[in-house]
Amino acid sequence: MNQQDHFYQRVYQVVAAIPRGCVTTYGEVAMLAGSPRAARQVGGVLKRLPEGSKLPWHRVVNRSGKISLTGPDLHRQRRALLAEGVDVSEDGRISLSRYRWHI
DNA sequence: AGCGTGACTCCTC
DNA sequence: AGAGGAGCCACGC
Repeated sequence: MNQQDHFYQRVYQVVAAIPRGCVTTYGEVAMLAGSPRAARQVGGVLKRLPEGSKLPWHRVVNRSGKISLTGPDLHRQRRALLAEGVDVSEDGRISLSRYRWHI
């Protein structure tokens, strides 16, 4: 993979590299993907993942340490995180200082 | 070629 | 802390 790849391909790589039990932010993914101000678009990429994707999309939260999804989707992401040991409050809050992934 | 759209972020109160 | 507003930018149409 090189720097000419489409944005979404780079997002795939970055998200795939997030270790189990850790989280990171949309902005961080955007930065590591080489487009530091495209955080919104990261959300767009994850939203359109194919159904059977193995990408750990649930390890991406927003800058304030909260799950950005709502309703049943929020619940789905929360369960996925709880399953790998990340403590998520019922409204989707996560302690970034505790779980944040940095290289 | 625009233009509307967000699973966002930053800045200011 | 947290709400409100403006900026951003890859995508789809």
